[in-house]
Amino acid sequence: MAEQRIATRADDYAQWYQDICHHAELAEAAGVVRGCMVIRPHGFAIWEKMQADLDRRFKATGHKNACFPLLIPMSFINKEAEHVEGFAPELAIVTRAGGKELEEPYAIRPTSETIIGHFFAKWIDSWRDLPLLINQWANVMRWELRTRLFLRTGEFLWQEGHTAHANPEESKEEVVRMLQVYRDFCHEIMAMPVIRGIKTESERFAGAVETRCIEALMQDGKALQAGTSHDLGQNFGKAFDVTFQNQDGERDFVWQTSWGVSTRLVGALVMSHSDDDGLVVPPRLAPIHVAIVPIFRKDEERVAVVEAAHRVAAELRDDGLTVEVDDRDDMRPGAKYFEWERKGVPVRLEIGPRDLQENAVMAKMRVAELDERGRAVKLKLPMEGIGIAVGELLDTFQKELFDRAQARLDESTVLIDSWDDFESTFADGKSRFVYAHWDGTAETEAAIKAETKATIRCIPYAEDAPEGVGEPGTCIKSGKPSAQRVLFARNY
RNA sequence: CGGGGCGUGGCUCAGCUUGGUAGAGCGCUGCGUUCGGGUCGCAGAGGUCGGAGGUUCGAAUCCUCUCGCCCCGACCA
Repeated sequence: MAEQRIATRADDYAQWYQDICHHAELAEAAGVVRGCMVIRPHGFAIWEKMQADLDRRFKATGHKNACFPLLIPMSFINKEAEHVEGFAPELAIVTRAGGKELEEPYAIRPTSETIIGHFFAKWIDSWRDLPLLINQWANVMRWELRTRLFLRTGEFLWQEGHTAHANPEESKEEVVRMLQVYRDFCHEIMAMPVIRGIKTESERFAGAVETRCIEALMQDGKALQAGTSHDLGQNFGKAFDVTFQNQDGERDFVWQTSWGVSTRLVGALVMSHSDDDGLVVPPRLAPIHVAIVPIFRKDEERVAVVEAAHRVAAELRDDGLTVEVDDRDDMRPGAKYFEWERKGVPVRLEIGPRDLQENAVMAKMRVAELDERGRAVKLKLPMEGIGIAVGELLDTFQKELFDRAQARLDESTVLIDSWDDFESTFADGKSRFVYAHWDGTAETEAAIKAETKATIRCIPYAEDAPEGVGEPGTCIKSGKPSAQRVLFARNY
């Protein structure tokens, strides 16, 4: 294991991000496959926890999992005009198989609207077949020109929900509902506050009539789109002839939705909570909740201390926690501390001879206050009731991480009314969450992007944005009337 | 895809300008010593320098091509 330093966020944010991925053993560039990554066990464990919770939420909202082919006939992709245009440049295409040229090439799925549309057409006949609520956990491939671990990789893991409905009201409800599911997941599980909103036309998903999204603030002030929920209207229904007979006996095309989150969320997690000491993971996603480090000097101490450590571990495991007893004897405690902190374990317990005497253990939270001498504060917990105490620490920590992220979001959020202020906010690669007026035109949006690199992340939900954002005004760039402020930021 | 940087033991890098077939630190193995915030000592294993081609008596060092990684940009749910 390398023992190099982690770059600081202040010195080199991009390097820091890479260092976290490396030191916490989340992932590494595959190298042998361009733009693709290997998700290592510790990173994958976080993704599995995300999956488990999201899957539960999808099922609770009536969705069923299914799995469609990885390869999609090119003709399918070509059926929806905007969809082709949006995805054609980043397709990887299979032209040979079984030792000969294929009659029709297959695209490796960049997303599955088309092939799922094909099967929806087979499965749906009557209004009684609707709504059809399907989710797929899968890998997809998009040949991106510039990749970054988790944030944008050639291949990534995700879930894609695909639903079909009998009328536009129901599909709209679905779009809103699933965005809410994502929002709740981000808040409750990832401890990451997000802003819900609607994408402008130019940021919309290729083939959708409306795209909703959740946008999260990263520690460098940039925005990360953490999830999307698309109202596809009848676009794919028409392209794939997905029709049904309604209650009046008339044939109509279904109204569809699609929605997804990906392994990008792991990147969002890193950039929401981690610090210059390494990864920080909220307890609800932590692959390891507690690391116990036994402290000893002599052999007889060692026996007693390690035995106590395992006893505590057993009690915590009974409470459903994942616990590591770090009884490696070729490593000093300090080195172990650094290792577990790099990997983002929320709580570390230290048990030494002194603690045994006092029938207590020392606890150190992954993010801790410093005392007057600049050392991390440790808590003394009685051995009696240790399970309850640690459970409370984890609950508190989960909440503190959210509060910390929310405070960071609040601090980084500004309302701006002058173009000069707007430009300087985004000067020199800087970014914040800026609410400003916009005249609603794609031209102005493009002009602002060209001059400042800031894009409209979304037209926010009123309840997620600061007060006054919903009021009319004049466009910061053109001076024309604006219905409300929109969220600007640089983005990943 | 444009501009820039880089690719040398597991990791991070030095060596390259001024060609002479490889070095350091960390990690790893063994023994001992240590162990409440990155122990110390001794002994040892491990690379042919991303790949291909060329120049040369001789290439990690020079040239060409190529693959990959990182940064900026363009592009992109």
